[in-house]
Amino acid sequence: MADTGSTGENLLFLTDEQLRKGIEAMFFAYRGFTADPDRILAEMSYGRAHHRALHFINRARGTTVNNLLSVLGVTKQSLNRVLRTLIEDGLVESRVGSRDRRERHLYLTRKGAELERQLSEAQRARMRAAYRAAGPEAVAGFRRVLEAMMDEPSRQHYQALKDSKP
Amino acid sequence: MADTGSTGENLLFLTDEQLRKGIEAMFFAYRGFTADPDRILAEMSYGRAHHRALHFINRARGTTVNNLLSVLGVTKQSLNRVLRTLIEDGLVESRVGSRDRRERHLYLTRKGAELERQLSEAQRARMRAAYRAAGPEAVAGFRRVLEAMMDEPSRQHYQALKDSKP
DNA sequence: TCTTTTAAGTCAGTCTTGTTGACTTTCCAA
DNA sequence: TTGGAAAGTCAACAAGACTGACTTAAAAGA
Repeated sequence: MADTGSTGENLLFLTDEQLRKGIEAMFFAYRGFTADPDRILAEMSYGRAHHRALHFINRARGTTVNNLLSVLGVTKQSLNRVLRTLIEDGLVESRVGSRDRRERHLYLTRKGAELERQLSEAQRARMRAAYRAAGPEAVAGFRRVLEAMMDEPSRQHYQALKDSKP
Repeated sequence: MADTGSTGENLLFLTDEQLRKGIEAMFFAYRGFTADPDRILAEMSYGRAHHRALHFINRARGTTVNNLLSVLGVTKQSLNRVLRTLIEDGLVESRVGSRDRRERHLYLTRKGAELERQLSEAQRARMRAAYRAAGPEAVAGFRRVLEAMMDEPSRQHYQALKDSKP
């Protein structure tokens, strides 16, 4: 049916109309994306920022504060507030570096890992339903477009995490 | 090559690993998605909330405040602050309803339409590049997954806007 | 060794964007 | 004519981002 060759391509998918639909889809979908974890977080008076910190500490165990800062793309002061409450509440452990003792390495405690699992499972559940409804081909396209939409620093972080261990 | 039938399907795309990549892709891509308009807005000391209001007033000219409220999913007080500055600055016009004079119908002024165009063109440019890089099949999948990720009220709003006039 | 740089943390203040709650004004419709 | 809906306003608050200035500790370099 459609000619998807590299030269004789049908470019109708690049009209402003199509782009606008994609933009609105991103806006509305992102709300769904964050809705379930947000509900859980609200119950325990945490916010989205806590979720993000837990997620990336879990993904890159033993990461330094500086690295987390650059992944999250926020300032040190902003992260510090969140990190402090997580440490005080016993969800995150901060260990002095052995090679470089200026650095702090961050780890989830058992309690922190439990909350992270709860939050990410809620988020995965919706994602799983969406993936299942859309099918594997759609999922591949979904990821391809998102990757092309990232700016360079984000893409670097994304790629670095992409194939790291569970 | 791949069997994508409804029963004998390969379900590897539903692993937690795959879902996690999708979640991280959404997180990093959303930053790219908002980055360009955010830069423009910062210069004129507006925020993302102003952009959203301008976008949907443009999309649904003459919409009422109540309708805009439900599309944006924020409280009346929150929207009102944003709307007030946009009206004061002459970007949005609020007309008393002729049929129901309690309602206000919202329109962009020439100046408001100009800013909206500038913001959305910046956003479209990135979207266009991503679409072009990923190709039409990927774009179709991208949209399909996003639509499946929305919660019900958002999907309603999305569908209502989807095929409305330019 | 002395100096500079880096990593982390802190204090103070600001801004945007969201929230509740209470209240008024306007005005349609039963 | 009165009840209730739509809109708007005021006040207070919170999360989460920001800047700027500063401290402490430790590594790295001259």
